[in-house]
Amino acid sequence: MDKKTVSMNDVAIAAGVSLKTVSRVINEPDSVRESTRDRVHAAMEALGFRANFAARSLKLGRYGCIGVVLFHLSGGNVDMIDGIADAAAERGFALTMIKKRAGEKMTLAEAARRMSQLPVDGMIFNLRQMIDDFDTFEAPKDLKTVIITSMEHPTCSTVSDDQEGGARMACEYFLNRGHKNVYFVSGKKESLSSQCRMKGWRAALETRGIEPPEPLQGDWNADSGYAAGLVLADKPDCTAVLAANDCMANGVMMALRDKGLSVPDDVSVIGFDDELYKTIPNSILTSVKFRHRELGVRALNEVVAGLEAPSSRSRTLVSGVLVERSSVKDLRA
Amino acid sequence: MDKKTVSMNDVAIAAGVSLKTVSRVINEPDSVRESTRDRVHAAMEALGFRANFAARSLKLGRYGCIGVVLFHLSGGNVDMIDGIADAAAERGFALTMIKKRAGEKMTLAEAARRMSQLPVDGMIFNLRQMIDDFDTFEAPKDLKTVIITSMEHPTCSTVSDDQEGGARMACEYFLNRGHKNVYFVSGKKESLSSQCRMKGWRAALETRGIEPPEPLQGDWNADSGYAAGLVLADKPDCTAVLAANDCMANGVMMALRDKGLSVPDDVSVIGFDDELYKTIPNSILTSVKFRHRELGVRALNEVVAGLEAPSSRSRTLVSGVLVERSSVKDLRA
DNA sequence: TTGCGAAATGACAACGTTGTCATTTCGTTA
DNA sequence: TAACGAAATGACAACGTTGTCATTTCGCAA
Repeated sequence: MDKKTVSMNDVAIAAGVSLKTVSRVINEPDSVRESTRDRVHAAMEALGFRANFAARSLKLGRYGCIGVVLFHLSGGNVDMIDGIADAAAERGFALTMIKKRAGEKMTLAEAARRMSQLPVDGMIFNLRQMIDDFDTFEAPKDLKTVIITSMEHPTCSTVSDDQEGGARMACEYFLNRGHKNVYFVSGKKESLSSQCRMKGWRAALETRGIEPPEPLQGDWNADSGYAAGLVLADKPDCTAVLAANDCMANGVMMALRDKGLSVPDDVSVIGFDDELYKTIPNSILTSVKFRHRELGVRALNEVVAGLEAPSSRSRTLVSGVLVERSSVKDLRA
Repeated sequence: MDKKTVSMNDVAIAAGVSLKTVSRVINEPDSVRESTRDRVHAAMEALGFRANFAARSLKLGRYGCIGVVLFHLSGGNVDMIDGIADAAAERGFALTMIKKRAGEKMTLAEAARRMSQLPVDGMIFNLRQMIDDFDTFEAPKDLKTVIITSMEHPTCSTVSDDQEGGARMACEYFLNRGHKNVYFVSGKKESLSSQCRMKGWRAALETRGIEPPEPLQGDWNADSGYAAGLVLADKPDCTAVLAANDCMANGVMMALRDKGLSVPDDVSVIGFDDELYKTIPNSILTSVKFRHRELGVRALNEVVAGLEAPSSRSRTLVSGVLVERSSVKDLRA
């Protein structure tokens, strides 16, 4: 004949104290005499008391949860979520998550509306592709909102890895070693990452007065890199290739080899994401790696910092790192 | 001079109706006359009303959230979370997440304690390694708990992919094609997946009266597979190798080739997880693939199904799939 | 013992919503 | 027009906590 749940009142009665004393045992134990505290703890134990989250947050006016909206869940996102989750744990926050379903059309406004019905004090949007209402979106005024994306937003705080800078860094690495030009193999057209990486590549070349060659269109997978590699192998002026990710870079390298060319002696290659070593023993591929975890950490910290001032706005860029291996030849040597 | 939040009462006053009518507009719109409804909607719009989650759940006695505890976040887990998230969305649930931090020691009991302070109607534990209190753990009686793990649990529902069956399937695939024995390269020792895969491999051989050779210890990465491959290349009776994941399988294959052996002509190889094709163009590796997404979906459905009867218990096994490519030679041919 | 300030505890309201039940309004028929 | 049943609306309590403020108990000095 159990009541459904055990309340603080039940505990209070069992321990022979007042409701408020039970509350104090939980929230400010030092203000309760030890003997009383023990009695209350015993009663809680005996009855299997668990504090009611809803009542507590109703009274406190906050939840201790940060909302995370995933528009896309994969690859680097994992490390990012890992960063968010760890930073949240460290600061005593839990995460509330919703995800766009495959095929579903979800705008920022729609996501914000759903999220704001849930127990959250602030929210993080993880956006990897362009979305219709990006520029027009306005976050709820009382809910701090941070967007992880490559684009700048007019009203919300954003956190992004510096993809453009990473691509520029890779190009300069080539150019500083005597290469006269750099070819580019892109990822899927609609991907923001791919677009930014391409933009950085273009900018780096143009800064040096070099006319960027036509980029080769890939789709992130090794096969598309292989196809691009076959094309590049026939270009006599191609000494340096920047591929928008490691898988495609690997495809490029294998095609070059199949065409009798050596990496790095004939052609140098740089990839992105530094993940080839996980799959290929003794991988030689130099790669630009982004610190996705750091991205998540920064986003969470930004939300928490802004809880009291939801309308504040900031833009954070997290720089990439060039992981050097031996796939780039120094032509000056 | 704004009040912090807008309540239903504020809306009611603005619309010139009672509190309860506003509530009805939200929960049972058909029971409110259209003209009234419009007035209320207008007031909500004007004031920027958002329903208070805490008050609502306090009254309703449920949250509409399922808790997810991640002891480890990586690789296949992503697809699993994806499955959980999609299934949750479909059934109108949000997810509340907490994650074990790197280095932190978290028991099941501890995780359950933390989770049960959060807004959740039930919870899913994602456990990939053995944990101290696994056998002694008892879930809160009023909170449906499902554990995703390879082991059977005395009181909680579990969902698992059939790793043992997958390994058995791969071995039988070899044996049915005339191979007389199968060598095994394991993953990290403490990994449950690795242990189960090894168990299935052993069982399959023993069923056929074959003495399993000493397994080779790996660590999931390609380099350890390569090392194992070098050893195996010197064993004349080695015609078939089962590696506990694709990365190590790739390492094995590269070592065999470096030793002048051909795959599959001299040695056949099968891996696990079917992910090599993402990195290697024209990959030939046959691999056992688990449907991680399905795992997540099943876990969530199990929780939701058990919300009313938290102490019910079930065990779900999700079978793997053998993705055939050309890394296995049919010796009977 | 008495008195006193500090420490410990308690009574009660309030957070914003929904359920119960009473009341008002509406449309219809006699 | 009156009377009626159904539809629409409202008043009030309740969910389980925490904050405010009042009351009781304690330890110690006189």
